[in-house]
Amino acid sequence: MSEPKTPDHAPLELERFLPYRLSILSNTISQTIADDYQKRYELSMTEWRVMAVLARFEGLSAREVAERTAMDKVAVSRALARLVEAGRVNRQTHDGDKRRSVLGLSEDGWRLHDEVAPMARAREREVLAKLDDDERQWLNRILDKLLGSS
Amino acid sequence: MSEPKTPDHAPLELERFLPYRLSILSNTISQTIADDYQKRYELSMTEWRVMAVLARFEGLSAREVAERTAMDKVAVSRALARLVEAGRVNRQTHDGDKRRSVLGLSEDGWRLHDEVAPMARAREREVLAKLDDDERQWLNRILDKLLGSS
DNA sequence: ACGTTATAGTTACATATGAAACCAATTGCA
DNA sequence: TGCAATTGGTTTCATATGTAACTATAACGT
Repeated sequence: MSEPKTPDHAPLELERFLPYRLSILSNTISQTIADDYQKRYELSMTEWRVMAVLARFEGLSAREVAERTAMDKVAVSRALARLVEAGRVNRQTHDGDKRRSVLGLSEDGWRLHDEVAPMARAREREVLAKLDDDERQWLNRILDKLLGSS
Repeated sequence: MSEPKTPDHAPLELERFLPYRLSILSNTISQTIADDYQKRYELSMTEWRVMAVLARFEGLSAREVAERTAMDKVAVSRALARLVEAGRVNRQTHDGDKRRSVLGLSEDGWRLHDEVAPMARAREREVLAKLDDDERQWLNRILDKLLGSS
């Protein structure tokens, strides 16, 4: 019979809100990994990501690195500047196209990669160890779906 | 019989690396939601998160907001400064403790909340629509586990 | 060939973020 | 009490990030 004086505002429950939960989880995990190498090697997360794709694909251009890392080209440009300066990445100019750079890890870059990659993998295993086999499979399947046509 | 000249560097495959996949997914989703309100209402993601918890819990202090949003206190302090300045949040001083603030949404804040919250929920639904019932249940269960004892 | 348009990458600027120093009020305890 | 340690919150500084403007080269259409 009575109108409520205060309307129902239906506030979001952040702790059950998927985007929020994903954000917390993702940040926690990425930060844990980054803590392993940031101060120790003076290597930022963006730099590490660039190194990781160059470890997999030699000779990429900066634009291709940007595509593969899902970073924007400015971020890649800056990360590369530091990596080249630090002698971790070699940069040459593409033969038939002077705009394009041809990138690859240097000896030092490979050494660093071979130290950091196992740490990153170990952290991933720590996370996955919280799940059982079923859950791990579902998680993969779910991520495939959600990442598919974002 | 022959030693390989180049050792096996076992590069990370980013596209199968859980932390990386989570990061991409989380950023994509959060950014899609933020795009709905950032320019339209001149509201940053951090400000929105603060508003969201204040919608659920009236009278929190800044520290409590920081806990609930998983943001650090500097970020909260700055978001609050802007929100108070914009008249979206009321800030009083706690009765028995002059250090502590007592926060809550203003009328304007509630109005804004009631516009943004449904948009955020709609985006969440869009994401979840890519999954079937089973997958949604597993996802919740998995997130509960992973977020449990991070 | 030549002007327009597109592409690779960098630079500049404005804003966001995090760590540490800082101030004020409160608590603990000798 | 009174003084050291703690806590809530802000400010400062150094760094990171995104957008837009810019430079240089290459591709395209006539």
